[in-house]
Amino acid sequence: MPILRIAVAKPLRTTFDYLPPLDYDDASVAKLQAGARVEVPFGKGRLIGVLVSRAPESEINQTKLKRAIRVIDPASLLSKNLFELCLWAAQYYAHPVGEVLTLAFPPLLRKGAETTAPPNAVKLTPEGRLTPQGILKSPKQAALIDRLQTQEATRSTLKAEGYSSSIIKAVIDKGLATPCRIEEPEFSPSASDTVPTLNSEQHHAVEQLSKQTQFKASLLYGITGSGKTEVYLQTIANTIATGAQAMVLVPEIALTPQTAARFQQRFGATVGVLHSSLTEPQRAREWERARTGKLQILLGTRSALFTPFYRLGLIVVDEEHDSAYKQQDGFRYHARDLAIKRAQLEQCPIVLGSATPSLETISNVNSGRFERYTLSTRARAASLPSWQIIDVRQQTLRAGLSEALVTACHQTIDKGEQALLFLNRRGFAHTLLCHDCGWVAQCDHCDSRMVIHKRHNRLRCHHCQAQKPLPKTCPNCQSNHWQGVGNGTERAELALQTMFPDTPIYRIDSDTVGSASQLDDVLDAINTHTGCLILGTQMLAKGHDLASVTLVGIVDTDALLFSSDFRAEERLSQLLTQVSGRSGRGERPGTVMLQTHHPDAEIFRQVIHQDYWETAKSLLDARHHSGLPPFGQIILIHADSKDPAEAERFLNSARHALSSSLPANHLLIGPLPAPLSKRAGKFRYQLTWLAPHEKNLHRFANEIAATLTRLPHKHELSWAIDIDPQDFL
DNA sequence: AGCACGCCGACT
DNA sequence: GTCGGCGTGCTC
Repeated sequence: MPILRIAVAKPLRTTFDYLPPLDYDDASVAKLQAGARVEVPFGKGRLIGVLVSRAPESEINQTKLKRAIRVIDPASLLSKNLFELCLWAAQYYAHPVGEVLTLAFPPLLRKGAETTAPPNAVKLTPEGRLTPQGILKSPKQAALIDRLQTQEATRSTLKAEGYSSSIIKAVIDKGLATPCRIEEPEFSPSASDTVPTLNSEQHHAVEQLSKQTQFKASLLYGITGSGKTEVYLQTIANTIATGAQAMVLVPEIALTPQTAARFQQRFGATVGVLHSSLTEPQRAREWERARTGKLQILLGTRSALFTPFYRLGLIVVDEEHDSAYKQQDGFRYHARDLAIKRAQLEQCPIVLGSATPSLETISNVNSGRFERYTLSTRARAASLPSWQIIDVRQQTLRAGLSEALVTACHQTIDKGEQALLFLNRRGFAHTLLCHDCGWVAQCDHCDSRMVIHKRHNRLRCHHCQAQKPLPKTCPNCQSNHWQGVGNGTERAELALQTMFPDTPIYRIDSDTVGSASQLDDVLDAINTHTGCLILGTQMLAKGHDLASVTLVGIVDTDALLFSSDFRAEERLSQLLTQVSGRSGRGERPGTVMLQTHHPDAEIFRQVIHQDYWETAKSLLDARHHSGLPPFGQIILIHADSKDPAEAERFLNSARHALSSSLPANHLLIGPLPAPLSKRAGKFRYQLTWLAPHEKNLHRFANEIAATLTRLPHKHELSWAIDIDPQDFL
């Protein structure tokens, strides 16, 4: 008896066998495709699962087998390649396959919705078209037939014109008209003719990339402002000219309406955009357009990777080094890495773009796996910014700003130019300290201090939702001599307002800018000004175009010098390179001023005096010596629990259970408390498995998952496996 | 993950 | 005598 092997969206690392629905005979079962959605009874409820495979017989006791309720899609809505990608990803990340497969469907379809949108309009049938005027007894029906002679119309239009649903129904029942679908009017194509001319490097890249028809991974290494986007656009133009589609992935923050508009201006209505603020029907619609080939380009963030395409011909991953590509919870996949796998399966080229490529990518270039195309000239500015290190030791600082930096800001504004100050810390001050007894405001739920937010007169924890009013007196000694230690963007803004009373100051952080479109608005406002100050966090480091910035001040990145994370130096050099790239994008050259207590730090010297590639090479050497990625691979096993002893105990028994299968050249470290050992009320521990780079790491990962599944633990403890973790948090 | 079953402590 | 704690096992 043939059975269906179904994956369901539950954290269960197994598939479930079902008998086919009653109306399916062997022949129709044989036609079912893997990837089809099937509704099945599960436990006491019913679920939408995905058909993974068919089998002639089940190993499960016949009496336990249940019958599937219905097959929703006889033919899979996922391409074979996408289905394969999901299975591969589930293996690689040792994640339940049902949870991975549901990602390939928009939320509406996960609940069982049909793909074909319901009819919303009526049109005449051939009979209706030939019905002579006046032959109908009902004048209203006759009028409707007459109305539809010129053009089909949606039901809502017809109702607005005075045709009731009963009239419409009567005409349909007589076979004179039939329901149909009219798509809402699409974004009107305004494809612009002004395609910029390329410089020779850009031209070379476009030419070479456009030649590729098979799988081939390339890095587009272009310094900030060197015109990477234009290379993408023209390569995409060549791809879609052959009738194929292109997928463009961008980091979360980079997908602003501005970015989307740039693609839409060039390519018009054939561009689809997937972002977090779409409604479920909108999401389903873009998905369907990509799947059926109605759109040529899909622009989206991480999760857009799992969209089916009719004929995918090119993948672009912009800002490939960005850690936003790694999902940090649940299914912890890396969209860049999976994009490469997808390109392999689709047999299409993939372009990774960055001014500061990840060490993984650089290593792939060095080994010859990736081709490198370099854009070394800036489109507009004459030169790269010049660097200046400000040694702030023993200097008097005002809200963290040195005299020299403030003076430089004044000079910049006086020239009618813009200054950008980068401070990677939100709020007013990072610590509330009692001057009399030394008491410090700690978060009750996390192993961290609460940050002062003066505007709301509150203390907030940046690691959980906790917040409370600023205390009037010290809970320890009742003194009211408070001190706010450390500088955040809020305090810097206040200080700047008194120092620059007549200058517009824009603060850009997640407290002042809540959404991508708000960010767009602020950036637009900034670009109307000459002579203003821009102050912000990480948000500013991304590729937004700020044409008139000539001074960049890096207020404080010293904390990254001492981070215990193995990627800290890579991050720091990327950050410094990206932030400094905000300067001098117009015609005027820029200056970067870096404040630090450690002016002699080697990493600063490298970033300033070498180009990024050289810096990355020496960082790679260090990774090589320590056997860390990309020369080794990490599997991180997390456990968190309200009871720290339970988390540690669980990982200790995991260690015992795993040590017998640990190969000699692999290393098991821990369990150790996670860097932020208490977070949101849970104590977090981790066990680290370090392996030399090898192709079959997923074997161990799945073995670990199987072992952990079998280990008994309290209900309050949860564990997770993170393959290729981005950091140790 | 949910949910049911099941076996021991403090209550009407 | 029962309500309910959460440990264990199952979901085809």
